[in-house]
Amino acid sequence: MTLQLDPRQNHLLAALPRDKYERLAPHLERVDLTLGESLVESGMMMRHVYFPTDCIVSLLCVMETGDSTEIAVVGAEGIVGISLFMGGETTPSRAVVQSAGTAYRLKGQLLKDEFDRASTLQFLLLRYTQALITQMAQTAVCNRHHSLDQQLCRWLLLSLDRLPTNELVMTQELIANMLGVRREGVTESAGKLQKAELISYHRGRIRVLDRPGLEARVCECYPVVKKEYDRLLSYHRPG
Amino acid sequence: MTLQLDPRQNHLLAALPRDKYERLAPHLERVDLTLGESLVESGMMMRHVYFPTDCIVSLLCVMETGDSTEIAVVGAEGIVGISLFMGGETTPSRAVVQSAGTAYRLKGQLLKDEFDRASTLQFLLLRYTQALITQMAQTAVCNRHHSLDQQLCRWLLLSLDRLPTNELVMTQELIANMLGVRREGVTESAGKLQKAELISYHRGRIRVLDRPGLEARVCECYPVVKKEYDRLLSYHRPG
DNA sequence: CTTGCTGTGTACGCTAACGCACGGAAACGA
DNA sequence: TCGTTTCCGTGCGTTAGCGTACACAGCAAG
Repeated sequence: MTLQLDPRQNHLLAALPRDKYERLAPHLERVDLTLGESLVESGMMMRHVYFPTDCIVSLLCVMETGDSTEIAVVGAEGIVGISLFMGGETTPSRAVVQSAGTAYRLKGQLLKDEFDRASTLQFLLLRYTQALITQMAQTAVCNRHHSLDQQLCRWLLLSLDRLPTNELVMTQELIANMLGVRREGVTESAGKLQKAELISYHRGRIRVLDRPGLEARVCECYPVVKKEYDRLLSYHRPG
Repeated sequence: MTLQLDPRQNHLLAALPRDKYERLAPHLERVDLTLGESLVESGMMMRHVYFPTDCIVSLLCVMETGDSTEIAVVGAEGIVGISLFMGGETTPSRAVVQSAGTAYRLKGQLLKDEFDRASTLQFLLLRYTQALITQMAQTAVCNRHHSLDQQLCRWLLLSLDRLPTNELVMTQELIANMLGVRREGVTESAGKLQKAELISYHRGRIRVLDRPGLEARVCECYPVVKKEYDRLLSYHRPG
């Protein structure tokens, strides 16, 4: 595992031309992220942006009551901390590690400098941000119109797409927090999937047994987001 | 009314330095938009971006079933067509005129050229886009956690903020489409507000009688979005 | 082996919102 | 003036998801 680690497992970094990448590379700092760790707090100034390589980060809106909702999820295809280059510096949302792993971080100012050169990096980051916007919009739609069963499928598939394995370390309680629903609701929906032999569940470990089965149950929100990510982030990897 | 019309009623255009504005001004084309008109269709390439001056445009996600949900609303503070400068060219959502009025449009390529100069315009548009992202995220949260009553208040206030008057031309049917709920649900919630003498409602015309009353009933989603817009879009108007 | 904690299953009443159906009233057009 | 359409109000059975409560099984620490 350790041997394989390379910042360019992150797709954005991988898509940079060699010279631009090498300008940034010395400043990339490896960080090992643990489940539940918070990378960004609501309204707090960030010092770094994070490029995940094999972890997943959830963007959450937390409300006054403490209830929360995941509005998007970021993996190796993306970056955490878009407000740094978008110009707002802060956001009213949190970023929490949903699946432990590694990321590379970069000082905000360095990223911003590179971004402001109207470089390849700017091009990549803006397209990525547009994909992220689509994910958020579709989350809003899904929250409004689709059943918990469908939302759970969507969530599993989105997570799965960002993991190297088909096993996912996550309690029902945490999933409930992400989806902004009751834990018992997740138990019930997950139970259905288990009975259908699409997943197998055991004390905080989910194994996905039948991915096509999940795709058959999921609402349109998942394919809409997936297609948009594919479309917007399918640049060639340069030499 | 006609006399007052000036592209610089749009806040983004107004915030441009004089020389940059005058470079764009000859290419700004006035368009009068009618209720229900569609500016952008899902997946369709756009030729123009639109700067509203006194109209409101809704960004909608439409699903296979025909059900829709508003994910954000744009008025004189913003621009319609962010995917043109974000780089994706298209989006999977629609943009529909929610309140008739005027906008100024600009050929996409001209905007993109100006944007790519890393100009003031780029700065403004990116900050605006971040604000828009917040609005979408909060819409997702609101859809998940808050009652229709609260959501209606939020919607009314967001619309009100983008109108010069306290009167709003909009049937309950249309509001229901925006919020992604049943028409009857809107009837009921609006009825409550009417009984409380916060609004008065009559065949597609809503007058807001007691704005503080609405603000007292609305969920936190409204102030969160409002504050973020104020924070991100409070640049000085140049000489 | 016991104790305690964490994660999961289940049950029950409750409520907001849904789908559907209908009625009436205001505007509109001929 | 009369019919038609648009818009709003209301009622009713249904349902998904909520809040609460509790039972139980794995797992870890003592």
